[in-house]
Amino acid sequence: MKMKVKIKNKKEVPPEKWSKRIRVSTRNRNGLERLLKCQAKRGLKFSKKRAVIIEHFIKADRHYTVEQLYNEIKEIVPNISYSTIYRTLKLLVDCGMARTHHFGDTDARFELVHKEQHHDHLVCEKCGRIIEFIHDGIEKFQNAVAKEHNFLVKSHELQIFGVCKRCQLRKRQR
Amino acid sequence: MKMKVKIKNKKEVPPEKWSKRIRVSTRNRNGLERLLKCQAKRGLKFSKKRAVIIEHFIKADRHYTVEQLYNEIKEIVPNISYSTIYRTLKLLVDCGMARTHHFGDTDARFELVHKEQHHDHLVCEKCGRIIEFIHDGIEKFQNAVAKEHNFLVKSHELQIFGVCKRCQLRKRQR
DNA sequence: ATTGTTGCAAAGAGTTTGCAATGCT
DNA sequence: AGCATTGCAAACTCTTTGCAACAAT
Repeated sequence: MKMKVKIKNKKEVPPEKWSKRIRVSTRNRNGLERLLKCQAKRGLKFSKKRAVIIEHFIKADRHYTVEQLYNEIKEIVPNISYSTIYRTLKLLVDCGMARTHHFGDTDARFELVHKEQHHDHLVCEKCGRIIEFIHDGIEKFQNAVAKEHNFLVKSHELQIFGVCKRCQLRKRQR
Repeated sequence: MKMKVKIKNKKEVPPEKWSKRIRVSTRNRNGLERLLKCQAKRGLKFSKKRAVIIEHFIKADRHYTVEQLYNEIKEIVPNISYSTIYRTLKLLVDCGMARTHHFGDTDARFELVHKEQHHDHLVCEKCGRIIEFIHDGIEKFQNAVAKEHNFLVKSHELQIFGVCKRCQLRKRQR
């Protein structure tokens, strides 16, 4: 009994009106300014809170859950709401500046898009730490498998769950 | 503001009392009977509805969402509830007879565990079809990456999202 | 002045659980 | 009889949204 039909907010600027240059690269750290400029092209206005969130998100460059980001932003801007965090992250995803991951059945995690290359994740089940890695061989095999099945690849996601080096050592010490 | 502390039901039989043989292989199709026997060792009683669900789940051998399974079982046992589906699937997972996947941010999907070998998935974003595949090369590379990072692997999950052969053809025909 | 943004509270979606009635053993 | 199972409704968690007040242009 689930209806996933979402009644869109009528205020939303239609995608075809969005700037093509909105997909900013943040390899150079002025991604924030660029994004803020891009906002105008979507009919957005400047917002101090949004700027703080985005700046923090870019600087930290971690795999944030909404809760984590909320807690950190709260230290900077006391009365921030979850809604604003959610809305800002959604904006970043829409703009191609952030990407969502669902590791296992946990909350969504948001990561900054700042590398051309696709990368995968080692997820520590003890401490929650996330380690990125890139492996061309795996990528190639994935594409080979897809080809075998005549499958048109849009994206892929690989997670390795387990215990990170640090947590293994910590365990032994006890 | 999330508290993931779960107040356990006191009725639950403690894990150390569970049968060691509960992890049944369903490669041979009598997995159902075996499971039903195993239930007794966990202090469970026979239940017609549960049996129907499990039997159906085993026979169909698909990647079920709870909703899908609910709808199909409803045809067999009219007044079944979501709770029962959820509880039965949880039981199967606890017994090692089923496994959960979260493809993207969609509902959980439950699949029967009936192969020794780990397999990965091609997920069609058009029709929702799921194609399993096994690739030793990828497995080996994954283990190599983990070793490099001194990471102790517990499990891993790889999904390739895209459009399946059938949906590609269908699109062209229109 | 117009239109976007925010916080709040409420609503959704998926899942779990307490409870009284019912079913197994 | 004693305890597990079920359906139902309510609770829970994560996320989205309607709305009135506020801020940017």
